[in-house]
Amino acid sequence: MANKASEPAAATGAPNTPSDFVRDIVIAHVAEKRYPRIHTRFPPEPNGYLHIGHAKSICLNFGIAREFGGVCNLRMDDTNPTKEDVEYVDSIIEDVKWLIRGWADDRLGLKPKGKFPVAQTVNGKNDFYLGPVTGASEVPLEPFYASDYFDQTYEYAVQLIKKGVAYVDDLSAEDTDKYRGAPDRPGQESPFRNRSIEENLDLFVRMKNGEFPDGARTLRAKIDMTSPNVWMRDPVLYRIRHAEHHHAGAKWVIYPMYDFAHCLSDYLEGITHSICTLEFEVHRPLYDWILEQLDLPRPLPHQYEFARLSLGYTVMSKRKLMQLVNENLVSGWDDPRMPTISGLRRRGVTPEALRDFAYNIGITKYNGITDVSVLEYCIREDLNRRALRRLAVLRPLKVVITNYPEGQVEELEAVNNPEDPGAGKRKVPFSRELYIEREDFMEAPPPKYFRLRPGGEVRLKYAYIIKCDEVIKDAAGQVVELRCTADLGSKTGGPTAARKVKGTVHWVSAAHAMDAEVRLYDRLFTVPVPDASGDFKQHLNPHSLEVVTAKCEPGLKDARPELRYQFERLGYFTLDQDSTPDRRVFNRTIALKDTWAKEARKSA
RNA sequence: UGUCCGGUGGUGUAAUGGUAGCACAAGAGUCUUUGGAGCUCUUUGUCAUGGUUCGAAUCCAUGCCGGACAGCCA
Repeated sequence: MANKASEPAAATGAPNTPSDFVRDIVIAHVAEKRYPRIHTRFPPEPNGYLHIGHAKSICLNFGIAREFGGVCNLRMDDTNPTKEDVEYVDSIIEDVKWLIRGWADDRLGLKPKGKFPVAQTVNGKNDFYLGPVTGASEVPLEPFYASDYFDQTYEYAVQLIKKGVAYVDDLSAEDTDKYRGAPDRPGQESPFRNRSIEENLDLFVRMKNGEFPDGARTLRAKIDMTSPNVWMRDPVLYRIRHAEHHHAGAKWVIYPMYDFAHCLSDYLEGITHSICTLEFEVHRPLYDWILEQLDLPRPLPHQYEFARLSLGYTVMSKRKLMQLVNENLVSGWDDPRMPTISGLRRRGVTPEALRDFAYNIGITKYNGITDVSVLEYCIREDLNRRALRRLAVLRPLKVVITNYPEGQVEELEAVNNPEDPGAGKRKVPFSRELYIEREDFMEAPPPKYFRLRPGGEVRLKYAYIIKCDEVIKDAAGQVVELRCTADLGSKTGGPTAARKVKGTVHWVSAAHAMDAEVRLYDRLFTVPVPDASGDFKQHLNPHSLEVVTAKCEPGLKDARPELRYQFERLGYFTLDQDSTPDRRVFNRTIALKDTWAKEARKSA
C-alpha cells in the first residue's frame, strides 16, 4: 500500500484531500460565503472523444463539486456545427459517467430533456436561468448544451448592440485578420465600426434571417483595436454558418463564438467557478468584459486556469488523435493504445486508477510533461489489489513429465488473489503434458537466470518441482519439447515441498488448455514527445501491438468483461469486446514489473 | 523588440516569512511457490544576481529561461 489514500475525500474528513491553488480559491470563497453553492462545469466540445487530459479536468471539476457539496454540470460546448457530431456527444456522456460512477455521480448536474433557460426577474431585472437536476429523476435527463442558449445569446448580443458596444462588420475574414495587427503591433479600426445602432440592429436581424452568405458579415464587440491583448481587439461574437446543427437543428444560420457563448453559458447555469486550461488565460479579460457589459442581476462566474496534462510517449490533441483514427493507424477512438478514456477503458484501466492518477499529478499552472510511469504505477497498484490470478502461457513450449502417469489428472489448488484472501481458491488441472513459457527455458542461460535449463530444476507454481532431463529440437534446431521428471513429493504439503528452488514458473495442462487470442500492447510512440517537431506519425511504434495465441487454464472460459485478471508472472489482462463464446480475446492492460528484463538489459 | 503566465531532485508536486517534504523513476538490501506484491534503506533540488528581514523557495528589483496569445476553432 502506498502511504496515501488513493481517494480524496474531503467530505468524510479523510486525511488526503487533494490540495491545489484552485481548491484554495474555492476554500476562501466558501469561507466568506461568497456563493450559496459551489457550481462547476465540465464543458467539452463534441468534436472528438475524451482523453486522459479531459479526465484530469473531470476529476478536478467533479472533485470540487464533491468536496464542497456543490454540483458540476456536464455541458456540450457546441457552438460550431461544422465540426461537431452526436457520436461525440454520446461518447462524452458515456465516458464521463463511467469515470465518476460511485464517486461523484451524485454531483453530476444534468437537465430535463428539451428544457431551455427560463425567464425570471431578479432584483427587478430580467434574467434567464437553467438550473441542474442531480441524482435520480422521473423525467429523462440530458446534458446542458450551449446550443440550447442560442435564443438568450442572441438576446444578449442585441443588448450589446443597443448599448453601442457591438457592431456588424462587413470585413472579410482575410481583412479582419489584417486589421487585427499583431501581438507587438496595434490593430486598426474597421471602416464599419461606427455604424449607427439602428443599422447594426437591422443588419444583425438580417444576418439571423439568412440574408447573407457565410462569411459576409460578423458581429463584433467594440472594445479596443490597440489593446495589447489581441483578444480585446474587437473580437468576433457571431459568424454566419449556413449549416444544420446536430442539436439545435436548422433554426440558426448565425452561431456565437466560443468567447461569447462560454461566459454566458456559465452565467445562465449559475456556474461559480469556470475552470479551464491555461491557453484561455488571455481570454479572461474578454470573459469578464462581456459579462460586465450586460446588466446581469445574479453573481457573475469567474474563470480560473490550470495546466493541461501532457503525458510522455503519446499525443493528446483531438486533432492528432482524430488523424490516427482517420488514417487507420489505430483501430478507432477506443483502440486500447489510444490515450482516450474509451481506449483506456477497453484496455482494462479502471476509473479508480484514473482518478488516482489525476490525484497524484496535481493541479498547477506549470506546463510540464508527466512521466507515463506515474500512470502505469497507478494502473498496477489498482489492478494488483483487484485482479484474479490465473495461469496462462503466451508463447507455449511443451513439457512432458516422464515420470507422471499417462492419463492421470490432478486438480491442484491455486490462490485467486494473494492480496485478498476473500477472493478464495480454485482448482487447476495438472497432467503429464504441459506448456510453459518459452522464455522460461534457456539452453545456455546468462548468469542470474533462475528459470529452467538443461539439468536444472524449477518449481511449477502450485505443483511440483521438475528437472529438465532432455531437450528435443526440430530439424532447424528449434527447441520444441522438454522432457522432465517431477519430484513427486514436492507438491504443496508433500515431504519435499519445502525444498528451495530458485525459480517458480507458470504452466498450463496441455490437454485442458483453452486457446485465446491475446493482444499485447506497447506504447504508441517511440519518443517521449512525439509532436515536438515535424510529423508526429513518424514516431509511431511499429511494435505497439502484438497478437499471440495463448494457452490458458480452462477456468478462463468463464472470464467476464467487468473483471480484471492477472496472468501470473506476465501482467494484467481483461476480456475484450471482440470475444465470442468460441474465441476469447484478452487485452493486456499492462505488464507486471519485470526486474529480470532490466537485469538482462544491463548485462547486454 | 507587445501582453499574460510560469521556473523547487531525472519527472510531477508540497512547503503560503521559520527543519526543503511526498510520489514516480533510479539504486541497494530483505522477503517470497509470481524475478509480482510487501518491507527497509540510499542518491539527486529551490533559474541567477542583488535587496528587505533575526530568518527568504516564499516578499521586492533586475536579468535569464520556458509557455500561451495574432481562427469568422474551442
